[in-house]
Amino acid sequence: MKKITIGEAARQSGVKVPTIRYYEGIGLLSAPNRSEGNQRSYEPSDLNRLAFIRHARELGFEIDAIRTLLQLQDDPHQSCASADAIAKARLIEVEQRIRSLNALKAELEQMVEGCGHGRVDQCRVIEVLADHGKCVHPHH
Amino acid sequence: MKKITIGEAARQSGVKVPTIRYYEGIGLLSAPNRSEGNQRSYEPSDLNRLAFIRHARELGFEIDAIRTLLQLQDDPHQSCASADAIAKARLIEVEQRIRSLNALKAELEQMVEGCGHGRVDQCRVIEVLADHGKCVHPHH
DNA sequence: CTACATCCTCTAGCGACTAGAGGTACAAGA
DNA sequence: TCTTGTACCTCTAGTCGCTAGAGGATGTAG
Repeated sequence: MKKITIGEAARQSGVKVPTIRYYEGIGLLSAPNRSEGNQRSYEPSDLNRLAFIRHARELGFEIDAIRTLLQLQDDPHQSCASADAIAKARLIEVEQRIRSLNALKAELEQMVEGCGHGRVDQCRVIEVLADHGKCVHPHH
Repeated sequence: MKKITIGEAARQSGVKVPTIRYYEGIGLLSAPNRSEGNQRSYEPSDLNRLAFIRHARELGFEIDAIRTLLQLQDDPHQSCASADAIAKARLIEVEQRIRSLNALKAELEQMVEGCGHGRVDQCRVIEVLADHGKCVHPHH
């Protein structure tokens, strides 16, 4: 039963020290035991939880969604319908975001290509920004 | 020379009233003349500026980048190299974001497909979140 | 003249952290 | 044992780009 300091937990989980404290503050992570000198001392299970959180954050889940997912994980007999719904909602978000970013990409490419690298009054970048009508797809 | 109220400006530009005031506060938009009763009164040129800002925001440019782009627009004899650089940087950001979101999409699809819609202990969503190693592309 | 929409300023809040001040604890070396 | 240096503690405030709300003044239509 070796003690895991917050720094060690940060190193192993890839979550920064202040962020771990922040997660504790908002109740995403339960408060760990403290050493005699009032320092946080984590258990291996806390590391799993942190890894879970980090992974979910990387996948773009919001803190509130992660809160729900963690509760589900804690109670394995529950139906996984909500986990499924959360993941599906996130998937739809991501798909929309990709579509929208692809439209932006097309727009930006047009701008950059059209730029004659001369003076501002011939610059397509500025021109397109000033006049939305000059966009390839005016609906972004 | 009809007076354009902030509400009218908001309607015509698609930028919300408090946001217009916010842009004035941070110096992105110059402070307009005021009516006798201290209400903002905009000129048509302000509407162009607002449209420019809105368009740039839609394309995901940061406020600071827009500040620079607006300065360039005001001085058409300048080289457009910086406008070009800003747009290129934004394009690279967007491309990276699209790549990363595509990876996330693959991950989320795997999760959602693999979910047997049963109980949490068989749920692929929770399982993958808990174990990064189960990801399709572990490098996101 | 009276509603009522719109405007004004100001402060505080959002999400998800991040930075910094000012102080305490702990591990390693002299 | 002492010292040095790192890591830890709490707390507040800042980031970005707005958004919400309080509390009051102004403008317009009937």
